[in-house]
Amino acid sequence: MASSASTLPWIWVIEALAGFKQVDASILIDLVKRTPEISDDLGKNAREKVSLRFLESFIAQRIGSTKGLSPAPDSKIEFDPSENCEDVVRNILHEITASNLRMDKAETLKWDVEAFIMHKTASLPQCALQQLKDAILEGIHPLLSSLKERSGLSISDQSRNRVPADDGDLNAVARGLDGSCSYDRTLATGGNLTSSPENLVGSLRGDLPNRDLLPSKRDRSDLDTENLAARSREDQNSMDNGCVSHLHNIKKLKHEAALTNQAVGGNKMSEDLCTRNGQQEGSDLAKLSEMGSLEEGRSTENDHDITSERPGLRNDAVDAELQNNHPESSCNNTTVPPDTFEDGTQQDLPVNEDKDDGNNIAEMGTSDITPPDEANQNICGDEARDKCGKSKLNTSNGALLDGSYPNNFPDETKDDMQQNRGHEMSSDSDGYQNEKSDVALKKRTFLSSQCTFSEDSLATVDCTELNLCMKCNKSGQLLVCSASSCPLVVHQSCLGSEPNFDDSGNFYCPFCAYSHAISTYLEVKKKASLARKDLATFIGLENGHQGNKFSKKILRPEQNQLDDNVNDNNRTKYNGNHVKDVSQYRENVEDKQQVEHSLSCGNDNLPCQEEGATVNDRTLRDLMEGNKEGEKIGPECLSAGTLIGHQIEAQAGCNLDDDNSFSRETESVRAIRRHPENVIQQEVLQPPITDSTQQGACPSNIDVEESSEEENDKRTSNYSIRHRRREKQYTYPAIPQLRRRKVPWTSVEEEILKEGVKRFSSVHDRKWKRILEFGSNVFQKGRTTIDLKDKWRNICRGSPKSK
DNA sequence: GTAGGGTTAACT
DNA sequence: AGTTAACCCTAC
Repeated sequence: MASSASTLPWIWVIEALAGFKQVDASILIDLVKRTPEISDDLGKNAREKVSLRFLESFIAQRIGSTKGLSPAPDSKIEFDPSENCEDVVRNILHEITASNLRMDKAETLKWDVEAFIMHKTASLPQCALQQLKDAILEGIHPLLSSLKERSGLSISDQSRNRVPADDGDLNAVARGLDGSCSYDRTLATGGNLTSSPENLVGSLRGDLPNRDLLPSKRDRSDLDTENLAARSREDQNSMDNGCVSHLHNIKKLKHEAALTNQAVGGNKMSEDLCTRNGQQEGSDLAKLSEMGSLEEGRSTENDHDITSERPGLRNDAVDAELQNNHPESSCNNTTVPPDTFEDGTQQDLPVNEDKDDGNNIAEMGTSDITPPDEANQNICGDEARDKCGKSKLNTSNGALLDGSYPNNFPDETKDDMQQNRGHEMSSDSDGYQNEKSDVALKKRTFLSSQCTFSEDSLATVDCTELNLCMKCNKSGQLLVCSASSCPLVVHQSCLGSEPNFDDSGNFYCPFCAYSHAISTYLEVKKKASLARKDLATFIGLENGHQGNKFSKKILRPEQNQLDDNVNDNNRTKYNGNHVKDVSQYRENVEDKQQVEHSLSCGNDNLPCQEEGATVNDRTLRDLMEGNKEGEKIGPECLSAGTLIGHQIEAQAGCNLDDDNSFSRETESVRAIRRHPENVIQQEVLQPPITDSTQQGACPSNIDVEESSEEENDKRTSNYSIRHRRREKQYTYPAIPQLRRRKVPWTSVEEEILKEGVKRFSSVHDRKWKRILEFGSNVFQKGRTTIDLKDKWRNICRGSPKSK
């Protein structure tokens, strides 16, 4: 249903557009090709209409090119009126291609296509949009009443015949065109249907009611769609359609531009322009039309048309470009109509001027069933390829297609893919989110370009059915994509890489393989994301648990220390108020930290403070000890990122057991000690002490560290806040350490210590330092002179005699 | 750099 | 809860 819903509008539009002769058959075919879903029953009517248009083009072309020729009346081949237009088209193409494009146009006269067209024109059901519109206008269905007003159809009666000239009313344009370049008129004159820039633009410029057609503004009420509908009812083949008219507005602009171009630089200029712009003039349909003289003159619809309709554009260079152009471009169907007017005036037919085959426009017009090689060149567009695909199917030599279109779109697709590849490399994986749809699109484009018969539904011959490689269009041993609904078949050699087989040995085409890979990738990515989340949750819980534990310990000693300090001698320096202030400060800090901890340590996984208690303690101590500055809590906050970054660095140093990192850490902390302001700033950023150690305050920042370097040099003491070696090696995130990990003294260390003490007993200056150096190869990393001293003290306590 | 008191975590 | 080794802090 969803698919139908999305496809239906396209079908409707195509169906409706098919009713208007301004819309070139090639455009319709393009549209059909771009709406692969149209191939189901829903799009049957649309396909029929497009096919009918195609037949009309074919007839028109034939009339133009076979003037004067008359087949034997009794040799006329009639088509079964009950046959689908689609099938007729297929048959015709089959015949043409089976004859290897050598079929003379006169031969085509044997087909009584006109009768068939007439029959079909009369019998084909009204397009869905028209039916809808009629239903709205009739107002029978209550549900449609609301649409009546919204669609502007309520005023249809008054404006049915109105031709607003003020705002580029679409119908006005259509009406203007109606009388100037209609299919019927072309038929009547016996000319072909190709709308040359001249005649079309002439129509647009001169014959059209006004120049106000250019939509300077657009009044919805003037859409006048009812007018279109009315006309549409009157003549399904007339050109009254808002959409078409609108298209013609565009056409007009472009044609004028083209004309201007032409006037200034002539064909040559156009050609140059075309070549320069890499325009894929003479696109697929154009080539198709040349193949069978089927191309109804088509109004330019796009930029490509402007150049495509220039004579002399068809040359090898352009063709070469054509080969490499983007499918989208090619699909624009820059019609390269084998235009000849009845007077033989060369109009738009892009002919390879360089060719010496003598094919002039007239020849193209009359017998433009071109020689195989030329046809090969020319039939390179989408439709052409489609036809070629079919023709190839029917022609054993395959000369028609080989070397031309098979490489056309694949290259483009390939280029596209390469571009995307680059894009993917430069973008992060999220780029894959849209990649799948891109792949699907590319695949569609590829299939469309390679096996367009099945896509455009003009013929349902499928490469799969034909056992032709979709890459090279040749038969042979083919790999068939195992993905459901993937019709891709290809030679292994055409893959350009190793084929993708799944575990079961099923082959998957590059599109499906890539698509699947993306799916897998995204799936795994999602899993990883979830796992990471779980880990974060787990760690958060763990840290939270420990944090509580830590927090008690952090707070208690601090309080103790604070009390101690309050009871300290220094206290005499300060009055009670001061002490009280400090207490308040601590509370304030804690409160503030409660609020700000998330700010300061946004990443809960990162230890923001090791030594949190110490730092706090020191901070408080600094405060108590008279650092009045400390009372001024600086508003500036250290960058959390900096702090965290430093913390990581410190942690890394710890893991590496790097003394340098220890000392750096030491320096930092020391610096904080010596710079109360910084400490305060730090404090502000510190997470609440009572919260969790995982949110411990970051002990340092780079600035502080740098500013204290000199001082650190002086203070060589290694009393330091080092990272303890842990029994367990925690990985990320690290659990903040408040103290060094205890490093038990080994007996060897003790021995070397004793030895050192003995040896340097007489030395008073730097004794412990010398001992440390003496036993440096034995003492564990991280041992400091203080440690040695303490240890010796312990030894002495334990066994005073040994001292 | 050292001394010495204090603190802490592990252990009993 | 007590003990203890290691660590911390401060004064000098």
